[in-house]
Amino acid sequence: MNIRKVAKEAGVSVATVSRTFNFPDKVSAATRIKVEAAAARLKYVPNASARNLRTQNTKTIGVLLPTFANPVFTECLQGIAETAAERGFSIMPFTTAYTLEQELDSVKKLLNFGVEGVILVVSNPKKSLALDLLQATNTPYVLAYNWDPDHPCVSVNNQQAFAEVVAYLAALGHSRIAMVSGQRHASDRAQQRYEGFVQGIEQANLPLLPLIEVPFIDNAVEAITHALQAERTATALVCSNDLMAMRAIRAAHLCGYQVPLDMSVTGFDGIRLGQDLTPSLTSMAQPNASIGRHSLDLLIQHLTQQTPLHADSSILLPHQLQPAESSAAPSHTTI
Amino acid sequence: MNIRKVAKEAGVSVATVSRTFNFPDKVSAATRIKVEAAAARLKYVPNASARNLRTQNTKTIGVLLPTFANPVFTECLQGIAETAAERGFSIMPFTTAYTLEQELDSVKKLLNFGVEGVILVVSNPKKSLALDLLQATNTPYVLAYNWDPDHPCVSVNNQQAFAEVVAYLAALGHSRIAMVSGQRHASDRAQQRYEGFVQGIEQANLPLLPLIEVPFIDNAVEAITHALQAERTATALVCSNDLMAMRAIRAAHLCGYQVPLDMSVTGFDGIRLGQDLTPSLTSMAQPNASIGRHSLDLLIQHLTQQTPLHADSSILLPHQLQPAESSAAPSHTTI
DNA sequence: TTGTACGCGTTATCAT
DNA sequence: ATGATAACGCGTACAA
Repeated sequence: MNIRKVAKEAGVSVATVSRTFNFPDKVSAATRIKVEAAAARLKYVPNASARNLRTQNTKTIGVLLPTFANPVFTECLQGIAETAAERGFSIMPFTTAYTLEQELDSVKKLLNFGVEGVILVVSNPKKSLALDLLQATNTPYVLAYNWDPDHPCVSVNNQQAFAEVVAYLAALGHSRIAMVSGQRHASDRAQQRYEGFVQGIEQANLPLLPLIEVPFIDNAVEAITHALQAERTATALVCSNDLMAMRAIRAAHLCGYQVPLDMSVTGFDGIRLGQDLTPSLTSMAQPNASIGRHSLDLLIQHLTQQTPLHADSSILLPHQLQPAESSAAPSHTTI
Repeated sequence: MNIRKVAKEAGVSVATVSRTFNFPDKVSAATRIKVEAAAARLKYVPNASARNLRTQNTKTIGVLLPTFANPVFTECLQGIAETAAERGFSIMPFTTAYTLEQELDSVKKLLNFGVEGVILVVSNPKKSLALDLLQATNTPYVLAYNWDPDHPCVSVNNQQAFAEVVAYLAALGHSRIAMVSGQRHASDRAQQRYEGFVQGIEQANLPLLPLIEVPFIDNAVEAITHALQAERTATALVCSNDLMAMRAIRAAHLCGYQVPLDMSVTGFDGIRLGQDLTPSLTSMAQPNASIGRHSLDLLIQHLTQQTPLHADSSILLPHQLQPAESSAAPSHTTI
């Protein structure tokens, strides 16, 4: 089924059919009805490949996410998907499992496909082959969650946000606060959050407890449990993200602590699910869907209005602490 | 940048360039090197639209999911994405927010794009305009999670699985078991699970408590709390999915029940996150990633080997009960 | 082993 | 308002 058959069926030229679909007001009402009827009869669907070839644009945006297993990224993806739908764009997502190799592979596929732009979350903007390729081929892109002076980014101020988490706990009366994090060098965000932790501790004039670093998320519970047995004086665990916080709560329970009575636990990301936990999760919320929306907006604005897309296009979105049941003032017995 | 320029740069014909990319072994080593060098110099990327137009296939599969907000579907999506990557396919996902309108819209976009097949989760296969369109246009598709005698499906036996959840609780000693569900008529799965509930109750010879139906997931906690205040004798809540179970646990706590001491709670879906909850979630696990993999396998097999794709291609995957901390024998005091 | 030439389905230009 | 026709970039007979 193609435009020619529809033209024949409707008794008009292909040009008219094309116009009926793309500029309905450039065709008389009578013929429009004729054409639409014919198209419906023949179940005609315009061929996007042909259109793309002709117009040289695909109305498609590539999306590169570390994983679908962390709600942070799917909430962001939802924001992207909704905005894309509103704007008439399609998205083509890939996951990278945090590996540089898959980052590069996926970008190659996206380029080959002819996406008009890419939204990506990389582990480290400083050494991303994917970003190099994007720049070499002059493909518009926006980094989400990352923050780097050399690239257009949409993110929150991770360092400041994390410092605020510490300040919040300090204000509650906690003095022995330990941070739980994935591999600190695995991503720029992990590093930024750790720096925020140190900053928060210093500003509150508290002792800097050793970082509880969890190499593999799968044995996070065990790892944290072990760490807690070594460090028996902490009254609060600030975690680098919400998924980690859930595991920290679990580890705390396994060590015989009640949350938040004996141990306060905080997360970072503000995933929707955190509010349905019992105890509900205190978290530093990022506007995940918004990060997705703004990333796509930036890209589309650049595509449609030729606005520049440089490092100074970057958007810093507000973070917001969501106090909830998993944190409270320390009980006196543990001091 | 196109194939002609590369041909000129390499001093060969376009056909040779095309061959070097598609059938490297059909070209002499010397010319291959020449061509590859030229392509690299010019940063040539083959144009997928042109290729698709010419070959009439896009190596792309459409995916239609209700939402990204439920890990069930993103776990499935992950399975699809991984399999697709292995098989050299790309995916183009849309979410439908459980509305028939968006189902249809998205399918139209996918067809227009020229996907070779579609994997979808619909609310009700019996009255899905999206399915009608797919059939009318002769587009291969597989339903995931749905189960219907008229379509190729990949799912579990929802009814039997749910009956087994009831049997498990009955064996633990529970006699007053209430079901918590979203709108029963919103999806075939909700209906099937409710039937499983009734079946399980009958087989265990227990009283059938009124269904706790939660119209809107957003006030699920309140709704369940109210219901629990009306029904004070239940000792177990079997929920239609894991997200609902998390909220049921919360509601139980708000009513002063300890889980599982005073109230056992079970979910359905087996989302990965359930294991990190405290208490960890007893759930009837579906092999979500597997459902994705098998759906895509079915589709690709049909595409590449012309195997038929009918209702009797359907695959029923095994479900598995995952007992965990949220369920236990009822305490005697509440009997 | 390599090259020539046609057509995939569409949009855009130019006539009418 | 409508029609004829030339591209868009590629793959693939077929010819050499």
